[in-house]
Amino acid sequence: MNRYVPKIQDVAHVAGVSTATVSRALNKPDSVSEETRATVIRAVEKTGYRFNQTARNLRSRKTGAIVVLVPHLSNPFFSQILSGIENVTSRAGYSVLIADSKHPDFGHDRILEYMRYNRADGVIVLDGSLPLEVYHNGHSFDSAAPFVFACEWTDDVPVPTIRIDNRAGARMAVEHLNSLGHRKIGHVLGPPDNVLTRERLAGTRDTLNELNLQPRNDWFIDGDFSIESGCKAARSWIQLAEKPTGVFCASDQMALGFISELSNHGYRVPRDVSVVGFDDIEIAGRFIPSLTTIRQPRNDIGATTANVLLEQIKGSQRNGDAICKILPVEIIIRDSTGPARTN
Amino acid sequence: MNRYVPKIQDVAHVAGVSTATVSRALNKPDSVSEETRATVIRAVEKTGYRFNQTARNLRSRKTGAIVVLVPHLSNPFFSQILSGIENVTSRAGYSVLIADSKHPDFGHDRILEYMRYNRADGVIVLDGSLPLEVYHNGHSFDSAAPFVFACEWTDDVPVPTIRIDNRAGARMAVEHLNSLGHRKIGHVLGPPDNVLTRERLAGTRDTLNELNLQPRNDWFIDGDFSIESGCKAARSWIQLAEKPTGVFCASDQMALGFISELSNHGYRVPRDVSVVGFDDIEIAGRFIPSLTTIRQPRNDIGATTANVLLEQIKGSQRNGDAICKILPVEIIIRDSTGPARTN
DNA sequence: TTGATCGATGTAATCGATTACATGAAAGCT
DNA sequence: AGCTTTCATGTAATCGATTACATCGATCAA
Repeated sequence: MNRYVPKIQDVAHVAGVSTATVSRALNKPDSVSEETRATVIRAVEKTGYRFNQTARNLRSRKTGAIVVLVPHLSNPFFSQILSGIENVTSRAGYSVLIADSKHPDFGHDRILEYMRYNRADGVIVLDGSLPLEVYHNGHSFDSAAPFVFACEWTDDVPVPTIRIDNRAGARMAVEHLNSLGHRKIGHVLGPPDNVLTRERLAGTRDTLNELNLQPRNDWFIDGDFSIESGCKAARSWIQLAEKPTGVFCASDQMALGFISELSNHGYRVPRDVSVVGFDDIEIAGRFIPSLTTIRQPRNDIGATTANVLLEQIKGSQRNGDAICKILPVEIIIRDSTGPARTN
Repeated sequence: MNRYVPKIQDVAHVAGVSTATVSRALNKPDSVSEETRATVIRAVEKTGYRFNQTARNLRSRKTGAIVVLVPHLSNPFFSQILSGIENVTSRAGYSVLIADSKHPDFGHDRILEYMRYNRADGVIVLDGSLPLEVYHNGHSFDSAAPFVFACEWTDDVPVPTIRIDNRAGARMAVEHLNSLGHRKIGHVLGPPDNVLTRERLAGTRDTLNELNLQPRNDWFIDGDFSIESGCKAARSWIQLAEKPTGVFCASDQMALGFISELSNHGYRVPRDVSVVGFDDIEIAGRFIPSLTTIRQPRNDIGATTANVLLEQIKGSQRNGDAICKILPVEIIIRDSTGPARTN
């Protein structure tokens, strides 16, 4: 039943050499004679040997894996980032462990487990709202495996961060609405404790100010990035006595929910209100109407993040120079925005 | 810089006991005296010790991880299944490794690597179209770590499979259209080499036959589950001299693409054609029009799969009784389907 | 009282690789 | 020729835990 799994000893025996030679033939081919190498390779094929990662990891003090801490695994937003990460790391021989940082069972001690040298050689954190204790906990930063932030981050945690320019994205959205003649501009926010929410809000506020458009408090509507919260925002919008004619939603999901719910109540986009999203998720271009939005290079974010982490792992020293790579966003203009009605 | 990581020896030293006792105190608390246990725990806290997974894995011949082989990681369809898997496995102390089986770099030898005892204690395969060699390769099935199929599967590979009843789903879709008075029913297929495509097609065909509706060849339109292929299918539909008035798309993504592209050409759903999807992805309920579709319990699929795999790992013997769990689907009727126009 | 049993703990083998160090043969140098 | 260097390979320590087996004192039964 449980077939015998050949080990390096068996290969050594078949090849008539020592285990050290087998190991060398496989890992540093140049260090053995061509003849021996051939013999070993033949022996490997004959026995069907494949090395035991665990043993190798133990000896070389590496795990060959990185972990990605994702908030809400079921959120499709992350799958493309994950894909970008996986591309790069698998090429480098690392495998990817994923964990849902927002999962109820996912205690902070479990996070810590990941952060130490135990389970992975490095960590990518996509969740900016982990409590600070995770990073301290009596131990200094550098005792942990190297880690980096992507998309989200936590202020005061000085590690490399790969993200987009959220303020610039918000600016583009608002300026676009303004350029279409909209003077009454609203904003649907993300979850309250989120850095992205803060940044996109700040970008929106700043731009409104620069354009001399009065930000009205009741035009800032709470949300949490989800479709459902976009629907709720639409109901709030409907209630407003004086309605903004352009609305910038901090995520595409909210924008789609917003439009959908408006449609259920007989409003039309962009006739009655122009809507801009953020992210450019795949369906955005195919929604009816197609969604004007701020595109995030998600695949690129994943790939860049993975590269930075691999760098950190390789030269696992200078963590001090906390790099911050800011990737460009662009506005994709589609059919959900149109000229303000002059009346 | 690289802080010293305490090992079990250090704990033993501080506690004044042997390493064996420390290990026992931590793993089988009942086997040591209460007093010793307390001492050890104190020593652990003092030293900040956490065990080294790799060492533990090596000795106990386990990896504490399972791998999930996903076709096209960036496809959001899988993220919810992944989430269901992660929930269950993390609770059981396993971590989840993901790999993209459709990734160009992902050679079949790499898959094999995962399938053996090297990297994981078990494997979940979400891709039914891996070549048979992956499962044989000169070695018999049982030499590999236990694995299970979920969603997709490969005939002739006798391992536990967790899936939905695709034929029943197709039947529901067709019967629903029929009950609305549609007699000309089309079908947009998934990728040609896919089991799901075959099953859903078979279900569609069978039901059409039972209802005495002639299946017309040009009403079966090729696709590949993607949004884009749905758009393409719409263009094909438009070309048809005699058009089906009801179309069942084998995935929601295709259904949305289909509707979107029709809309671009001035057709309206369900006025000009009723459309049914498959999957019930999150946005389906919020599309305009909202999408009638066959709901897959994706979270449940993930959770069930994980449980079955854990069972297999625990009693890693009888693989012969290849279980096949079929989870129920249901039709969610929304606004993309309506009565056939009588003219 | 004596031998058996049991519970708590220590000693050392073990998991399966990598790698520092040792060895011996061949090649190079004066 | 005699000495050093180099190259290929073998020997054995090592990574850090778990665990089979040994030990020893205490308890128990006859």
